[in-house]
Amino acid sequence: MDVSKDTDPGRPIVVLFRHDLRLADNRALTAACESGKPVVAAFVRDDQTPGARPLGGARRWWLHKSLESLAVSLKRHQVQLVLRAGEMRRIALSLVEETGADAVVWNRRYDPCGVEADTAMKSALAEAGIAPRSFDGFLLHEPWDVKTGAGGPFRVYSPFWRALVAAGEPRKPLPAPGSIRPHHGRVSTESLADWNLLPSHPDWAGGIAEEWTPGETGAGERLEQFLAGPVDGYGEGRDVPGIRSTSRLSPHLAHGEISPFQIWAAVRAAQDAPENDAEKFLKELAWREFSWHLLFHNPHLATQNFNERFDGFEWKADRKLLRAWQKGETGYPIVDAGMRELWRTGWMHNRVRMVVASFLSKHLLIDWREGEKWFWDTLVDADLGNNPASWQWVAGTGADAAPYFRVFNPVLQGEKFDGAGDYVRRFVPEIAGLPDKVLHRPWEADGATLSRAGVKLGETYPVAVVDHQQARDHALAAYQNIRGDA
DNA sequence: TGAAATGTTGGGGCG
DNA sequence: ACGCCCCAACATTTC
Repeated sequence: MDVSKDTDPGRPIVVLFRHDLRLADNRALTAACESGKPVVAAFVRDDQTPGARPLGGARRWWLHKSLESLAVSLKRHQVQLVLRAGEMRRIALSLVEETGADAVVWNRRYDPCGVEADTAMKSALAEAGIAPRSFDGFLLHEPWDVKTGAGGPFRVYSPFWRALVAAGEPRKPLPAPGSIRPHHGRVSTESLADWNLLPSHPDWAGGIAEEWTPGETGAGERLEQFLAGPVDGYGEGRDVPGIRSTSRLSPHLAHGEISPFQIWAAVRAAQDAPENDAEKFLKELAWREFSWHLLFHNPHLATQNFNERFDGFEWKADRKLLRAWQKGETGYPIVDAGMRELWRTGWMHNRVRMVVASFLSKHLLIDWREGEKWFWDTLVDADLGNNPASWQWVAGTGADAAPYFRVFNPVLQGEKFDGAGDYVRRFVPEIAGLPDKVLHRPWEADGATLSRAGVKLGETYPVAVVDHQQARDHALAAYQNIRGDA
């Protein structure tokens, strides 16, 4: 832990920020403060280096806002946030040279590309005689520490969860440092504006800005709001997209504005009984953990079927249907509501994510990678662990995946979880006038009902792009071929 | 973290 | 009173 060993207390220490845009429970930052050395704080962006995956549009918007927020927090300590883009190793060496630092610290990353870049950075720094040191903070458990009895990584969630429980409670989160000793002397920084993270022509982020407050403070407020209400009844409430019954912490977690340790501890502190709704929420946090461990052990999770049996599967390459799905014009109200919520707010309720993902991969038989790419670009919470793992889970190609025959019926899902129609009416206003009875199946409404609601199928709202029964039969037939009994 | 088809049961209407 | 049928409600199986 002690980074001041073998270093000169007068020389600065560089703290690299990446997916940890916070001051509290930031072990790298705290270690830097405890060293007593002057701190150089730098956000380094390497998502545009070869091999990495560039951030999607929605996350670029969020990153811009979050960096502004982090810069303000650091400024209260008279610390400048230096911005740099490029290769991690090169930037670290350069910062060392520019500032005279003799130590560099960071919190670990777990995506294959990040791991590789950070490993290269570590040896380059060591070679240059600089003390490198990395910390946990993004995951509750290091992926190499959680193993099955046979010593391999888990491929099934339930035993994974049991292993987490058996491993004991995660460490307590750290408070934000009381003070940070600033490095004096200006360090050159790139300009946030020049990074062009915000959309223009057109500015589509208006709806997103209305919904979210990026930054550490916003993250903490979300957590408090969740614990003050929705966590009670979460077990059932989480499935109802029309009410604010989920935590909505995902984008904050993705950017590291809050750590899973902070969330875990706060939920535990608010938990008044074992095995209750709070526990259900912690299990969702464990799904995030599971997905990231999967990615760590399967570097190609985002591009290749986890289950290789699907490698020969003939997905349909239908641009028109894909486009209808993306725009929320499939003619199935719950699907369209979800896709429009995504487009408007940069986020989608989890229950609806499952429905729209099932619709793309099973009703439309379109490759899950198309859906994953679309989510990557439009979700403010898209990350390399959860997004591919969850898509593969729904498509049936993934670890502990939904069985091939599980095809969500968009009508029944809509009626079951949005029976009062709040969600569909909010995001698909052109059919808001339909009565509950036919809201999720407009094609069954009679002429009088349709005209009273001002709906003309095929004109004001699409005719369903596929017939459910037929699509289901096709999906079952196609998936049958790769059924795993050999 | 399904849905649909098929099977079973039991109450009530009715001859 | 009794058997028969219908059918909703629930359970099981199959996709």
